[in-house]
Amino acid sequence: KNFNVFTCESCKAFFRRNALKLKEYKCSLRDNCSIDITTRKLCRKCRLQKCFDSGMKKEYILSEEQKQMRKIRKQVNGVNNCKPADDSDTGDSSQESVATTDTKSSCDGIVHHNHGESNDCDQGVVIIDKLIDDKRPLAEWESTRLREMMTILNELKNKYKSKLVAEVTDLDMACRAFSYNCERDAYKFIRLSNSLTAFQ
Amino acid sequence: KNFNVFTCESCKAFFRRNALKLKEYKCSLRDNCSIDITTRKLCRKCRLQKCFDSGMKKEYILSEEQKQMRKIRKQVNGVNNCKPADDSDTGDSSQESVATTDTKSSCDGIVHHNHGESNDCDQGVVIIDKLIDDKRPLAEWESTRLREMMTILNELKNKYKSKLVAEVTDLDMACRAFSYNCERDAYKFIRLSNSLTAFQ
DNA sequence: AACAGGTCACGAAGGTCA
DNA sequence: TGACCTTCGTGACCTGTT
Repeated sequence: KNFNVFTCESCKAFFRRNALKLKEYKCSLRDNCSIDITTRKLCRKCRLQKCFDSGMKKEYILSEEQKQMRKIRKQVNGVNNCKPADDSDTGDSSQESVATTDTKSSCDGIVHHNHGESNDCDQGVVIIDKLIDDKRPLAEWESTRLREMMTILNELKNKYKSKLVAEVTDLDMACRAFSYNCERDAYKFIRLSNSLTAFQ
Repeated sequence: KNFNVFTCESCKAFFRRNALKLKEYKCSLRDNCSIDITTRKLCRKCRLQKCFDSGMKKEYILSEEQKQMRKIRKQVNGVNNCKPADDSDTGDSSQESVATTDTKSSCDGIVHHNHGESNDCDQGVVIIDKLIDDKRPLAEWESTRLREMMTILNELKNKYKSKLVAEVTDLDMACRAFSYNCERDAYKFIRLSNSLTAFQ
């Protein structure tokens, strides 16, 4: 049973990927395409509709938040395995690029479009990695703060996600703006972090 | 398989380009030209007819809308991969300079601050205010900083809202790019936070 | 064992340019 | 026009959680 119905793997994957975007699709015919193993790929709208009609439930799909938690947990585990925590625990700040390397590998699971090259945001991460290497602990409220910021970011994200209405002409410009802003936000977060008492 | 039939590249391309214009072509003979690798170019009408007869389906050709979508996506990706031209920002020792609000408007060629009108993004500000009220800690300049971010994002949103017109049907694409960036940053921050000693 | 999500090679669209 | 390239959705297979 996948999402409440016995399905093949492909339909499972299809549903997982598309169930939340029904509105985005349009049938080029009459919304009643017959869907079978050979015609399945022809009309996403109708295929998805059939999924729903057969009882598949989008509620069974994990929320972004839940998926995030999974991912994080996984990453944390990965880090723990890589770094023997108990092991003498000397730490100090050997400028070894451990943190950097680690960042790269664990991010690969998340970022597929950046084939190896560093981008704007990575620079930010480097800075933070540096701070971590210094091993200064964050006070509890400080780490709380960081989490809060994440929450805010998420809020924002959802906000934008649900706002797809209008139409845009100058996409290029807009995208560039987006890009710049993300970069800028990243730096702001970093600066904010730097200002926390633990780092002073 | 191309358009439902095993074909060579040339027929694939030919069909893609012409399948939707069958009516526009006329055979100068009797609509029964023989079509082979050497005569193919002589009569488009008959070549195309042969394509259809052999089972090629024009339904497999992406609609204009879909093609437009692709194009947009491509553009968005291109922008995302752009590196910041300026700002070598070493990060170095960082620290207190943070306090100065000169986060700088290096990007402000694109986005200007705009206090005043209220809209959805203000909710973001509200959230922050709440966080501030709650647990105490944000210094004034810190909340200022956060407000700043909200404002900037507001600007962006307005940019989109005010532009309507066609050509580009899909703001969603752009939004997705934005989300993507935020999401990625969020993950990084969270992961890094988790690796701080305070969390262990 | 069940059932979520993640991964990644691959097929088949469109795009490019000599 | 067509050989060659890029892109993205698909689905078989894997991982992780309950």
